[in-house]
Amino acid sequence: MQNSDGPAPNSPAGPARSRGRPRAFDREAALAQAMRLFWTKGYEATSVADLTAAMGIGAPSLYAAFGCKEALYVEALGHYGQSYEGLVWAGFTAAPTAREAIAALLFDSAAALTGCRADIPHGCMVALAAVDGEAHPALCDRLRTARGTTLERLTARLARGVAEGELPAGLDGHSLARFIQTVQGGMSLLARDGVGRAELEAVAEVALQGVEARIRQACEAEAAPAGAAL
Amino acid sequence: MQNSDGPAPNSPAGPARSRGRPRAFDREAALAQAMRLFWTKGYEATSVADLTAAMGIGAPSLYAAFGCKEALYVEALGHYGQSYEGLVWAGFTAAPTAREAIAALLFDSAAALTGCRADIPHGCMVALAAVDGEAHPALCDRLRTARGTTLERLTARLARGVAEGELPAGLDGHSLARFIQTVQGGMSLLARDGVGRAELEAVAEVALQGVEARIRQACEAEAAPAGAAL
DNA sequence: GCCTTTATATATCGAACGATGCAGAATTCA
DNA sequence: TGAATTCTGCATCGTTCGATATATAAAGGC
Repeated sequence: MQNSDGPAPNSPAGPARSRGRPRAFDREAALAQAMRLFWTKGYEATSVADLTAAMGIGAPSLYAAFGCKEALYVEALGHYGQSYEGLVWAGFTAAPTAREAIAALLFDSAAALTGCRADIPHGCMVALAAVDGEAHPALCDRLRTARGTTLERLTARLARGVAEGELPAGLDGHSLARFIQTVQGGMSLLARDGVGRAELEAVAEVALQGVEARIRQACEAEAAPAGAAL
Repeated sequence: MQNSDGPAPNSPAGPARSRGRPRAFDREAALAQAMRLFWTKGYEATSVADLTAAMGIGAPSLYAAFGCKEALYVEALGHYGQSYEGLVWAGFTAAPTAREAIAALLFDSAAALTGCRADIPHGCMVALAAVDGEAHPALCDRLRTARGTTLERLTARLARGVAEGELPAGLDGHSLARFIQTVQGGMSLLARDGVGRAELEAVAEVALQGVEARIRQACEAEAAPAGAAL
């Protein structure tokens, strides 16, 4: 599981280190094109011919630069995260309270997933990625891991909210995090089918009411005298 | 584009109208196998070699019986609906109130999508289907339509609840239906990643609290004197 | 009339089709 | 010398053709 075994074919950093005599093609731009193709068509449905056409290079150049189709997909995933993760998570990270963080996440998702923040395909590349687990277990694992980070961030933020006294101690943060994750994932499915930002924001509002109701319920359970019910 | 040019290989109805000389293979069982393969691997990633191996027939038999891979997928979708739609929608249809219908839908989904009701792959075949829209627009349209029926049923049921006096007239049924659709879709994504029934049921509980809060909000807005705010 | 034989029709499969898949060797160019 | 390209290899894709096998419907023998 070492990460340093990549091909590292040319300049490790920098936009266009033109030491090589013939100017190399724009690796970053090509990667962006590949990402877009994988995003819209999926891994299996995207052929190397599609990729080379979109990237403007020949197949050997692709293999020299990225190794193989699977490695290119992994790099495209990384590019996706670096380029667009902020659209969805910046507000979440910056929010002072857990409530506001969750609200920011859902509303920013409604905007980003419908292409309102940038000229990008609709829906999350990671959530909607459907690669055959039998044929490409490595990709499948990586995607599952990527999807798991959403849950981790949510549970961590809710736990912090509890620690800071914003949320009641009895709150079931895990279930709440799963709920948010579910709603955000469902948003990707709807966005892929063309549902717009306004409708997704309405969905976010209902979801936030559910979150608030669950928090209030936990507050009341905490405030109530112990052993009142049963 | 005539539809009557199909081979119409055997009996149009009835189990085994043995006018045809050799006994044909079990069409229903073969279709079930194909459905399962398409379900787990997706359309593009499932090859006819995979299909013939799982169905236990040769490729020419497949083409004689189903026409082509795309038509087989459409038939598999129909088989999916006939076989498993009831697992998710029976309780919804039978419920006396809209609230109970929605609760039944979400809890039955939590069970069915995690394979607790039958030995089936996890997640909804329709929701998770990712076929390339460029290469197969017909399949894409059919899937979008299938996904749309969920929304229609939900909006219709909520409208009925309003008509019967169960729900307030000012309720935004469309947004609420979109919310339920979102949660159910998100459940499929989680189920595909291995999340179990109990966790999905916890998600359903939070979602239902959101629904209830939204209904209560509409009730209060209705009961309040007109023009109170603003 | 009962049984056998023939004829027919269809389902099946092995083999192969052209097209396309991913990948690489040899080559050209700066 | 290093990078990109043309050309090619080999496998697999979805699909179809020809031949085989089989079970009924009709024809023939007693």
